[in-house]
Amino acid sequence: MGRQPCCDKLKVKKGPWTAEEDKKLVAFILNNGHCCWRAVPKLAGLLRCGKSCRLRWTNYLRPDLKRGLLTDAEEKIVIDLHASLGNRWSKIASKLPGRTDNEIKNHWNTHIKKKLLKMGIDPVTHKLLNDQTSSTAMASPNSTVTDDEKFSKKHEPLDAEKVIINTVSQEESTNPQQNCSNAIDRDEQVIGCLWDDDMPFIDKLWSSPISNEAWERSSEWLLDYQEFGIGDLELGRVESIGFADEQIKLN
DNA sequence: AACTAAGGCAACCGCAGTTCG
DNA sequence: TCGAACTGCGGTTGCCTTAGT
Repeated sequence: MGRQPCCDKLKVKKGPWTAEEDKKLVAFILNNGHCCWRAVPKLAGLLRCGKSCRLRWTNYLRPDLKRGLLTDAEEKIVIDLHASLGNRWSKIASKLPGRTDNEIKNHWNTHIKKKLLKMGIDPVTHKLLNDQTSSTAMASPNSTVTDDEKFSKKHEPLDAEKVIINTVSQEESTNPQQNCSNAIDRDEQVIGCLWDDDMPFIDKLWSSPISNEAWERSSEWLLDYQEFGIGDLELGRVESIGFADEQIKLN
C-alpha cells in the first residue's frame, strides 16, 4: 500500500563520507542528474540514505559552491536578512549564491553571534542587549491570533530591529554591495523578493547539468577534487549536457 | 611533548509540508 | 479522500582541528 519505504535503515551507512563515495555520487549526478533522491544511492552504488546523498551534494559537492569564510559583505547581508527572516537559513542562503543554508547557519552560530554580542546586540532579537525587557513585553500571550498572523508577527522586522540594522550597516558599510541591505525603507522590497520563490534561473541551473565551461569556472572546486584524488572523474561526459546560463542567454 | 579545552564544521535527527498511490 | 512516503528545512550532535597550558 502506498509508496515504498524511504530506505532500509538497517543497511545504510552513516558518518563521514569517503572520497570514494563522493566520487560515486558526483559521477552519478553529473551523468544522470538527481531525478529522485531516494533512487540515487541505489543507482550510484552507495550504501547511503537518499537524504544523506542530497545533503552531501547540496552542502559539499555542488560545483557552484564557494569555499572559505563568508566575506564581510556576505556576513552583513546575512545579519540583515536574519533580522527580517529569523532562522530561515534556506531563504537567507538563496540570496547568497554559492552559499548553503548549513554553511550560513554554522557561520551564524560560530562567528556572527559572537560579533553581535560583542557589539551589545542580541543575535536573536537584533535589539540592544540592555533593552531586552521591552522586547519580551511586546508579546501578548493572551491574544488569539491566526496562524497567518502569527507568521507575520514572527517575521516582521520590529522598529527597534530596523534601528539596529541601520546602525550596524552604517558602521560597517564600506562595500557598495551592501547598499541593498542598508536601506531600511527598502525592507519590504527585500521581503517581497525573498518571498518570490519563482526563480527560473535557479530552477534551470539545478535542473540542467553543467558544461565544461562552467566547470572550468569552478576551479576551486576542481582543485578540491584533486585533493580527494578523484581528478580522473569522467568530466568529459558532461559535454553532452546543456548548461543553465547558456539556456538563459537563449531565453 | 603531552594533555585539555574550545572552536568549527560536517552530518544526522526529527518535524512539517507536499506529493503520490 | 486518506494515509504513507518524499522532500526540505532548522536544530542538534559529535568529531576533528587548533590553541593554550
